[in-house]
Amino acid sequence: MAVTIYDIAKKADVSRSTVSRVLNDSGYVKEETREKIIKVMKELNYTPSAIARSLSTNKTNTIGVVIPEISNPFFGKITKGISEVADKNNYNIILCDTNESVEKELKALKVLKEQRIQGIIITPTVAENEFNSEYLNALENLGIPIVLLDGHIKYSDFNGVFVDHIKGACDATQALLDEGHRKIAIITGRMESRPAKERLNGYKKALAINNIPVDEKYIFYGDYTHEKAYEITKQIMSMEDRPTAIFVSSNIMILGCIRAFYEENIRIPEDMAIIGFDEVDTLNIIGMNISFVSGPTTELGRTSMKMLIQNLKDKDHKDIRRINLLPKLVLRGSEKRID
Amino acid sequence: MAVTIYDIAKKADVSRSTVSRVLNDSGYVKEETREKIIKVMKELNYTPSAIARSLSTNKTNTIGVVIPEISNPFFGKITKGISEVADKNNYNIILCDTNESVEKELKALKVLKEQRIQGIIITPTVAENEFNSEYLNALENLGIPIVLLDGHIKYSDFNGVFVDHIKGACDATQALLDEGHRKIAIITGRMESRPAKERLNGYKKALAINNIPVDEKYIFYGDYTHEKAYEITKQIMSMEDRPTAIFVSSNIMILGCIRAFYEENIRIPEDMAIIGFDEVDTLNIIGMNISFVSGPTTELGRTSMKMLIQNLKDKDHKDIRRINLLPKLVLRGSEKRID
DNA sequence: GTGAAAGCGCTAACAT
DNA sequence: ATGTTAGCGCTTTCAC
Repeated sequence: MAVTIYDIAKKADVSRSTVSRVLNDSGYVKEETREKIIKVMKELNYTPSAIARSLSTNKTNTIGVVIPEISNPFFGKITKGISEVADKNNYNIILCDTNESVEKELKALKVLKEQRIQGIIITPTVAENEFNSEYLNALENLGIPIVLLDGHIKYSDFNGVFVDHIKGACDATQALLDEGHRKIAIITGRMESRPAKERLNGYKKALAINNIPVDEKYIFYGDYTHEKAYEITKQIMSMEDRPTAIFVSSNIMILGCIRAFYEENIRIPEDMAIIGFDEVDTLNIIGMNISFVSGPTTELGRTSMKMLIQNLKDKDHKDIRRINLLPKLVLRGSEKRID
Repeated sequence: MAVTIYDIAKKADVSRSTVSRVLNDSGYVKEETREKIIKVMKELNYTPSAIARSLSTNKTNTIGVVIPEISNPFFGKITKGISEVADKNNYNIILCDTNESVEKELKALKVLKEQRIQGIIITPTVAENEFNSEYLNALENLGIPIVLLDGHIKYSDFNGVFVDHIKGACDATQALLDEGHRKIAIITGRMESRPAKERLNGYKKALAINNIPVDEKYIFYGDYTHEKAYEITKQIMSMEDRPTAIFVSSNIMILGCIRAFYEENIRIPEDMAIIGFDEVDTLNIIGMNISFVSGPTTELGRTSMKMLIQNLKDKDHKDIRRINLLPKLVLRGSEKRID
C-alpha cells in the first residue's frame, strides 16, 4: 500500500506531475517517458489512491443506494439495474439497507454525506403521508442530485422514477373484463402506501371505463402480507354473491390467495380467475401459469441510475424530471373466464 | 459542501486541532470550548469529510462485497447479513456485482483496491477447478483481509465461511431413508462446482451409512437450471425401476421437478417423495409443503462479516480460519413414504 | 487545555 | 514536454 505517486516519480526519474499526467491521460507526455512510467508502475505494483484523488478533485465517483430491504428480490433486481449502469459509467455504489427503519435511513444519509457521494438513489421508508421534516432536511442538505425510486416524499420535489401503478392496475382489471368477468374483487395493499392507493384507483378506473359500478363489497383491504391475503381469500370464497375473478394487487399477497385456493380445491381459472401485480418468478417456473401486470423492475434500477448520471452531468439543468415506467401485462391463462 | 474544519475553527475562535479533538472525542477539551465548537458545527451545518479523514488516517472503514448476482435472492439474503453486521460496526459497503464474469470481477478488485477498502468478502466466480493466476494474484495483491463466501479458490488459503454441503445432503438423504425409501434418486448441480460435488458425496455417504449400494442409474446430472431438472424428472418418471424419492440438490432445480410432476399429475409425496437443498420461500407460502435442507443464508453473510471484522482487528493473527455452517433440515411432509 | 505545523497521496494551475 | 508549488480537509505529534 505504501507505494505512492512519489515513489513512481523518483524511480522513473520524473516529477509527480508527469506521473499524474500519464495516470489521467491528460496533457502531453513524451511517448518514451510514458512507457517508462508505466513500466515502473507495473514493477512497483502501483495502484493509485482514489481517496487522495477524491480529496484533490472533489469528486468521488461514488453514489449511494438507499433501499429498505436488499433481501427482497424486488430490490435485488433494482440494485442489479443500478449496478449495471453504474459499472458502465465507472461509478461505485455504497449500499445502505435501511431495514425499513427511519433512524437507519437518517444514519445512512449522514454517512453517505460524510463519504462525499455525488448522488443518491433512494426508496424512502418514511411513509408518504406523514411528513418528517428532519428527514426532508437531511435529504435536501445533501446538496447532491437525488433520484427517488418508486417512492414519494411529502412536500418535496425530487427527481424520480416511478411505476405507473394506475395504468398497471387498470390494464389488469381490463384483462379480466375482456374475459367477460363482471364481478371482480380486488385485494389492496396497505392503503397508506401510494402504490396501494394508485392500484385501487386503476381498478376503479377500469370499471368506470366499462360502465360497471364499483361495488364496495368486492373491495378487500389487505396489508401486503400473504397471511392477510389468505384470510381475505377464504372470506371471498364464502361470499354469497361471490366474484368470479380477483385482482390481487401485490406479488406477495397472491401467494396467500393461492394457498387458500389450494386448501379449498379451487381451480384457477375454472373456479376463480386471478391476476396479480408484479410477477412471482417461481410460480411461472413451476407451471402455475398465473397472469400478472409487472413493473419493469430491473429497468427501474437502470433508469434511475441513468437519470442520476444525467443530473450529475448538467448540474444547472434544474428542471424536475419524473419518469413513469409502464408495467407490462403478461397473460398466462389465469385470467380466463370459463363457465 | 464548502464548510471545513477550518471554517469551524475560525468561527469558534480556536485552532483546527481543537475542532478535530471534539470531532474524535480525543484528548482534552474544556467543556465550554467543546460546546461552543459543537454549536458552531450545527450552525454551519458541518459534515466532516470521510475522504480527508481516510487520507490522513489511512483507514476508510469501508469493505468490498463482491458477488456474482445481487438479483438472486440467495445473494440478497447474504448481503443483508453482511449489511447488518457492517452497519453495527460502522463499516460501509461498496457493492460489486460481477454478473458471473471474471473480467468484471477483476475490474471490481482493481476498483476496490483504488478505493482503499480495508477488507473484502467475495464469492468468486472463477470456477474452482480452473486455476487463474491473474485472478489469484489480484486477490493476494490487495494486501487486505479476505473472506471467502461459500466458494474456494484453487491453490489459495484464504479465510472463509462455508456451508457444509456434505452434511446437508447427507441429512436430506437420511430423512428419506428414515421414511423407508430405498430407491432414491439424486439430481445434481453442475459437477464442476464444489457444492454439487459435495452434495453428491453427502448423498452417497448417507446410502453408505445405511448399507445401501449406490445405484448409478439413480444419479442424474443436472446443471442447476430448472429446465434441465424438468427434463430429468420427466425421464425419471418414465423409468422402469422408478425411484420412490428424489433428492434435488438445488432450490432452482426443484421448481423444474415440481413442474414436471404437475404436468404428469404426480402427487407429492403419494406418488413421489421429494426433498430439496435450500429453501424456496414461495413454495412454502403457497402451501406446497416441500421439505428442504437449507443453508443458513443470512447467517452466512453475518458470519462472514464478523470474521472479516476479527481479521481487521488483529492483523497479526495469521491463522487461517474457516467456518462450516450446518444446514438445517426442515421437514414438511414431502419426504414421506406412502404405499 | 490548546495551538502550530507537518503530512496523508494526489491534482492542477503556473512556470519553464 | 516536464517540473514547481500550492492546495484538497483532516489527523497527529510536539510544543507551550
